[in-house]
Amino acid sequence: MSLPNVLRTKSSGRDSYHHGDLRAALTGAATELVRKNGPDHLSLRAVADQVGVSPSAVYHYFPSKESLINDLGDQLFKKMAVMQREALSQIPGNSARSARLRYRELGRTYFRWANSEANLFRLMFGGFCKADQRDSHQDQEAFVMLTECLDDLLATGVITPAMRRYGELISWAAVQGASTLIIEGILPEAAFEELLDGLELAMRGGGK
Amino acid sequence: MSLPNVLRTKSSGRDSYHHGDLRAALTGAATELVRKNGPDHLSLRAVADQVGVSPSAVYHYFPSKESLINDLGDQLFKKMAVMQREALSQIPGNSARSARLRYRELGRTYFRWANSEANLFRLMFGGFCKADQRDSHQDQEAFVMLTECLDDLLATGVITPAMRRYGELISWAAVQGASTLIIEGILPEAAFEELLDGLELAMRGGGK
DNA sequence: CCATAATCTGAACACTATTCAGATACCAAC
DNA sequence: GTTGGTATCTGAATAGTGTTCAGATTATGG
Repeated sequence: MSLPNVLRTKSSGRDSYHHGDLRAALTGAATELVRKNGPDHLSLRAVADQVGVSPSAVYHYFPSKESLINDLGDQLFKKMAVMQREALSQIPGNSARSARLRYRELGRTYFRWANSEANLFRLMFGGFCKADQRDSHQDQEAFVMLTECLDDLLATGVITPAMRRYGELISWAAVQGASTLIIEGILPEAAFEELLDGLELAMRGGGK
Repeated sequence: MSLPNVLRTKSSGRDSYHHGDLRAALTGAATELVRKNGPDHLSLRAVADQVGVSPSAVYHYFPSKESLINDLGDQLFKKMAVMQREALSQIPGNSARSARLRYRELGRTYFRWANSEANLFRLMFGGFCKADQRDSHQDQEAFVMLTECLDDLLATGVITPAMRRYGELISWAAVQGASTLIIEGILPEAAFEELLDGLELAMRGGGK
């Protein structure tokens, strides 16, 4: 091209022929586009356009569109784990009360993410990025937070030992499923808090 | 075209220039292609090819690819309800035992469908077909079956009244979520039976 | 300062959804 | 039984897609 490419800075955009950090710019633009248009309807050319680069430049950093999407998935799982950790850090303490608040907040954070970024949530769990091609450390990190929370609930006598055994599985599955059913318009948004009530009751021993 | 189109029968394929039941043939072929290649990667042209018709013929029955996919979603929800009803019909009886078996079988049928037809499951719950554009009678039918099953569990004293209140929500959400997490490779397949154990224990009152 | 390696471009290929004017075949009326 | 009308399907065209690759451009180390 014969145009003078002296438009942007080197760190976040374009200084010259080379881009600085094209890989990060691409994933950033891709995330934004998925957010707006959904994981299907992601166009490599639109991503390249947004960044101000030719479509073929993408293939220097990702062997295919699919691998770019896989990378997005990785980042999103990481981001989700960060949000969970932040949420937990704001509810310290060893009491039964704080453990219960943490438990609910873990679920709420999960759902809030799903509900506010439905398209990103769909990217994560809609078969677009394969788990075996992902750094499974993220999944484990989220799992560990839930495990610690459940341990606290058991230690403070909130939940029964019998239910503790199924804590991670039931909690994760229920929150994941409710999130999906709500963002797809099958259940109303208010159903989530009700689910948390039910979950807590179940883990405590189910009442009479 | 100048080729002699005397190849197939009128009911299922092609008799002549006209097709007989093109709409059904299209949705059938589309379902098969989604099954194999996933809800993204569905190509209208491939669907038309499979049926032996030109791409533009599709637009006589569906205003867009999206509306075809919406129709697929409708059919799949219907099919799922049928499978649930069939599964239930094989476990009659008013005993606590039969009610418990029905409860588990409802969950298993849901998961078996998700696990054996992951791509169709993704089509249903991955944001491809909108719930408000769907005949919501299907959702309600599945919901009613679960409700009746839970009523039986309550009547036979298997579950507590307190948990009965959350029965549909927790069960549906947990089964839906576990199905997703398993078919996406995040949880192992064996986790589902464990989830059913946990769910049943939770609904019974959670043990000690 | 120059050669080499890293980076990006342009054009091409095969594919996609969608539109529309026109061809084709069925059906009903005469 | 021919004819007109109508539902149905085709062909071609448009605009957009992922992907490849030869070549242009720039940064970097000797």
